[in-house]
Amino acid sequence: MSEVGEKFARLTPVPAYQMVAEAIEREILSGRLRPGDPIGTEAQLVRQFGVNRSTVREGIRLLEQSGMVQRDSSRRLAVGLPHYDQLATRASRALVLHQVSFRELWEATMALSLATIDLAVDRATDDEIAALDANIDATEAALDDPAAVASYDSEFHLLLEKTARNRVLELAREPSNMLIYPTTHVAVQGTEQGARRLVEAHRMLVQALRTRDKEMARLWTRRHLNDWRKGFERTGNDLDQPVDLVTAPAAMS
Amino acid sequence: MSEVGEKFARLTPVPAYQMVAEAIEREILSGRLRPGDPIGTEAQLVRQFGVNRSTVREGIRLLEQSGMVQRDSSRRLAVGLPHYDQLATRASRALVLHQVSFRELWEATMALSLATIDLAVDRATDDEIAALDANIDATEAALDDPAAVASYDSEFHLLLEKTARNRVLELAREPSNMLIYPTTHVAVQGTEQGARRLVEAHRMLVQALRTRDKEMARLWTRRHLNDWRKGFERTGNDLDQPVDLVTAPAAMS
DNA sequence: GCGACTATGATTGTCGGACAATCCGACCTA
DNA sequence: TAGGTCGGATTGTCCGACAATCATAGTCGC
Repeated sequence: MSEVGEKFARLTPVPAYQMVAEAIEREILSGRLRPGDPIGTEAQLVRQFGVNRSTVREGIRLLEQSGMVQRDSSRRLAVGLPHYDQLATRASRALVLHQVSFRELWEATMALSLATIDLAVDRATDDEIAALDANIDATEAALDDPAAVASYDSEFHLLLEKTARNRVLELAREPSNMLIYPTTHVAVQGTEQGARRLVEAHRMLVQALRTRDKEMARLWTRRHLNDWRKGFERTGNDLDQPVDLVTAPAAMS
Repeated sequence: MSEVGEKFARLTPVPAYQMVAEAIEREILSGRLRPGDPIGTEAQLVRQFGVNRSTVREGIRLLEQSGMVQRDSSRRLAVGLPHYDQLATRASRALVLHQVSFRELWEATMALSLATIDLAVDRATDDEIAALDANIDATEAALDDPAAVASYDSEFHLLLEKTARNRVLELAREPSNMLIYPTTHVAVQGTEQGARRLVEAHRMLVQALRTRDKEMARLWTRRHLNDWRKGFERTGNDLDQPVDLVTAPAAMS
């Protein structure tokens, strides 16, 4: 809360390295610099901004992690397209630090999965369905290896997202994906025949895509996620425990 | 493609400043350093890591932007809880750079809003409903000022998210929020009586919360977003045009 | 003439040292 | 006790330097 009657806003002097970062970022966001364009050498930036190289370098580091600038084959700097997993990794770590519960994760995943499958039913092409089928076959072939099953499961849902063709939704899902899918291999062990149920659900989902049956798709999405939940609880976990990196180790480095 | 028969993976030497950043990040993620804890002075880090201060500083800059370390009142470094808008700002800028369309944005917002309202109906308390009512009254008092209406609209939906009490969903929504709400003041001008319809929708949504009527809540959420869409199109915009910072200026600086 | 090799210069990553501005805390004064 | 002063610690910025690496042009062999 601010003091009553205070007249002046807080003065916040901006360090030079931040100004460097913001200046470069503005150029990128305005479209004057486009992904792939070279940023220029450090020496050039030193001349343009009139600051020391150390300062320029600190500014560049600010932009580096978000993927807005990348180093190409040599180590020269170029404008980069931030990729989703980069951002999602940060986001999922933030969720862990905020100690969100598995319940929140499960609820959000449920909502987002339903949205994804709705769009996927409308838009699935034969090729995409074939890719999903192939994934299921591979899963079935590795049925007794929980880690492999979890990996294929993750890939299956990734394929579904591509089928939904909505990148905003894709980005929105990514952080929760990174936290929830790694737990699959735990959850699959929990339910008897867990892996088998997983494959069945996947088959039904693809069948729903094929027949463009939205109700069926939603039904099996719900079942699929309820299975996860049951498996999760059956292995001695509590939905209200905070997400951590032990149970969901994918967010680690 | 890799050479046939090659035996060794490519060596990718990791710069020291990255190792510094990763080392600090590991400490935070492992829980040994908790939010609020001081990181230590640069001189201490120099001693611990055995590298130059410039190197330490570059490493710190890598972590600074994601909010994992912050500078407190004096400029000392402390572990920070990454706040959602920090991450969401990056994410929304990435969406712009990826040139996602308003259609994708609209679809995702629809799905996420429905999920939010479902949870909110279940969980709304009297206090939260009162806050929402107050917001609507304020909106109504500023009905002829599109900018103010847009601002109150944004706040209304923020309150709804708090009511839903799901931080994963909240984080998932934030990037799209940052892009779509700023366009409200455009969209509101498009529909005749647009602001009035907006207020009506808000009133109905709160009414649905009060009576815990999920169907009504979903209905008015759909109407509300369809109004946005109509207004958006009526002002000469195309749903399939890419989101840009002109129409959605909130993602700027 | 063309491809492989080499020398040269440019660039990055890292280092050491330096200094002004600022902040913190202890101490002093009224 | 409130306010002021002072010294040390810390950050932000600068300068200069050098090894390792990369890009490029020039050279050599065929």
